[in-house]
Amino acid sequence: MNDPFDLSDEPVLPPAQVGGAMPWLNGLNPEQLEAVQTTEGPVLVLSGAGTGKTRVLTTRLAHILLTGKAKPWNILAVTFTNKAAREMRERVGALVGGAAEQIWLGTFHALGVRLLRRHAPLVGLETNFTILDTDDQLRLLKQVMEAEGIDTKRWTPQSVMGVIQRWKDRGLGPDKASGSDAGDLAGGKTIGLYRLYQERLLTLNACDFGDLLLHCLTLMQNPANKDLLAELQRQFRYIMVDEYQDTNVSQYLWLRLLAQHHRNICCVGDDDQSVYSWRGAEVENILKFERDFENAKIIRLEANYRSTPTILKAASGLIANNAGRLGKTLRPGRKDAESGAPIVVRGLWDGEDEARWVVEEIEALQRGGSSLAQIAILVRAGFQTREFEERLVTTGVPYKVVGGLRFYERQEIRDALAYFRVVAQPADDLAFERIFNLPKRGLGDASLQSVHLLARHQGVPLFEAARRIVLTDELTPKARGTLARLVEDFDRWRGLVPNMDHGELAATILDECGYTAMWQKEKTPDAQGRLENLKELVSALEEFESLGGFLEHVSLVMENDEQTGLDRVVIMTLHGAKGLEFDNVFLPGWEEGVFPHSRAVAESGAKGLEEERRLAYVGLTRARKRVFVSYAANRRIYNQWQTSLPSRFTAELPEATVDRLAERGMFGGVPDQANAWAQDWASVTRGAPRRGDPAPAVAAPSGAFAPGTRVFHQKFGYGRVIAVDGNKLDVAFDKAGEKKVIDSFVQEA
DNA sequence: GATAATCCGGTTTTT
DNA sequence: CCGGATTATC
Repeated sequence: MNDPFDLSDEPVLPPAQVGGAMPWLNGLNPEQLEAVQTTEGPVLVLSGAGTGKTRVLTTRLAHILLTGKAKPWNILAVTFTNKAAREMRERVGALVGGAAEQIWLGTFHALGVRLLRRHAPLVGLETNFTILDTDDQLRLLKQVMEAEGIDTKRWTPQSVMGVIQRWKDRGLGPDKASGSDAGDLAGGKTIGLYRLYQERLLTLNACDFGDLLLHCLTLMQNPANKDLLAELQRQFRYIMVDEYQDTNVSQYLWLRLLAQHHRNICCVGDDDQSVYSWRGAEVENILKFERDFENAKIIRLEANYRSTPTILKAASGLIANNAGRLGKTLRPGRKDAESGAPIVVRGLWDGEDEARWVVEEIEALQRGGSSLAQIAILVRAGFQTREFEERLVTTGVPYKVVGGLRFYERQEIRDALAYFRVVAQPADDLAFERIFNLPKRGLGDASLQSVHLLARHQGVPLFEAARRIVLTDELTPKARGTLARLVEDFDRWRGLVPNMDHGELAATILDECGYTAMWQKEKTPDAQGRLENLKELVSALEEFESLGGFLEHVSLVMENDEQTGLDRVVIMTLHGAKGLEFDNVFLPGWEEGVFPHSRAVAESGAKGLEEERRLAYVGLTRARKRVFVSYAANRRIYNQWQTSLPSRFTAELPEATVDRLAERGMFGGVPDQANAWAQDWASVTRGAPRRGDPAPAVAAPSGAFAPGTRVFHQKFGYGRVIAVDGNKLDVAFDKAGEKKVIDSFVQEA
């Protein structure tokens, strides 16, 4: 391959050649121009970091519209994050105006929901289905596992959910999934759990995130819906996909189906920036693209307009250590580019020293005129942020940590949302369960169990079961009264929906249910903040048309509204930094075990290591001007001092691009430490399998009790049926007296 | 049914 | 070491 830094032979198309008639094409380089103008047929754009991929995508979209090739609603443009979608719509809007509003542009999930809402009945859902978050998913799966008598300690719901999600990522429903993927997880019952979990979701009229794609896929694959599929295929004349290297198989199949008719699909991606394989993304989709779409045109964007030649050379040198790349070399886009400062690679004594050094350098940059917002500290894992935060606080340098707990993931927000969900969707059992005894109202496990039992027997949602159970004596008088009041409350709130402004309604609900009061009573220092968050929630809600619309927004767009424009150092994970750029980038913690993370290597071997290397590549290519890599010889992890070795990645940076500054002899005679540490991290808890207890037997089926029948009840003992009213029985118990009970709670004696 | 004691685990994360 | 989640105890 040619020397990527030889710039002499690069012809640059004079802007005048394309300007004039199509001004939106101004300023594109030849390869970008080709990607924009090749609108017909399959196109794969291999776009290196900083090569103007967003520009290409938005210009291409505008080009299709402005040349009249298609109407906005004939274009499907898919991104991975809401942020990317928003940005793209804005930028296209700047070129084409209001037409941008009508493009089918959004994340895979948002577009999936849009299709699914229209055709929900075709997959067994109702139009107003709920979208569950991770928390609800796990609780639901746990319930299913417990009902199946599976020991949820031996096999955690998380691990089972992991396998289920991987199936979903690959577009496999319970019928197509292969049991061997799960090994002996859950005693080999994982597929069965998957099926039951899916059934439960349908009865709850709910979906998880994976389902948003999976349901769309099965819907389109079902021969019964071939007319609908044909209609969609005809509608989407042009399809564009961003971050293609991050697609999973399900998303790939989805795209392939939709693109089948017009075959005008353009995927933009970079195999060197694929860092989400652990989430089901498959770089192989890039290879599949070439196979499935014959004569696909492949365009490489290699001119980087972001980083200095030195940084590019360092990043290229590093990533060259990966095997099986598609082959793509970044070269500086500007001929006049100064080579730039070398990458500083600094060894420090320990983590504290490292933080001190990083902040000193930050202050030096600041003195040199750099704005803090143009400085980023990019870490491998969340826990690494702490030391930098502490140091920044003591030195008084403003910073913000991006990522971490998001607004809608906060406990108080989720609690409040659960109330709204039960109001909007009485069948939302998971939400109902969450608020059943919250704030504490004296309804414990026993009461909940009774409601559950009844719900299961009568095949109704928990809320309906609660409504019915308070007509009986199943619960203690106290619980019965409390629950009856709760049911009344919800009925009243639902009655208010048509007449009351929903923001006001939300405030009313939180007030009347005692949730606000609960936090007001709380003396902990964060209670005040939680109350403020609740207020913020209510005002956010007012921006929406309806409660339902808001709930959908919340489940799909779980993001922080970050105030931009503040001059602060940014701390975030390397994953979070993908797609962003800064003048100065600090890459701390380059030690074996931390980065590459030992677990990535332990679990995925050479592949895992390569993904870690791509992550390093992502980190380096975020920087426009300067990169500071650092590592510490000693680090305290879980309060134990560990000695570590510099990351192998430091050695993979070409000598010509680095300035190595380590204290001499710092890494002397401890060759095996990193290894020992790695093994420590990798050790997997494994215990002797224990057979789970079989599921508790369910009482006799209902409907068989004539008056006079002798029956037995778990709580009230023996008695005789006096009267029957549907499912409800009046029973004269020998000891407990006359009670109203539900037939499914008693057995014939 | 609510609080104290103990045990376990502890990358990356969007939707 | 810290936080959460389940378990033990009142």
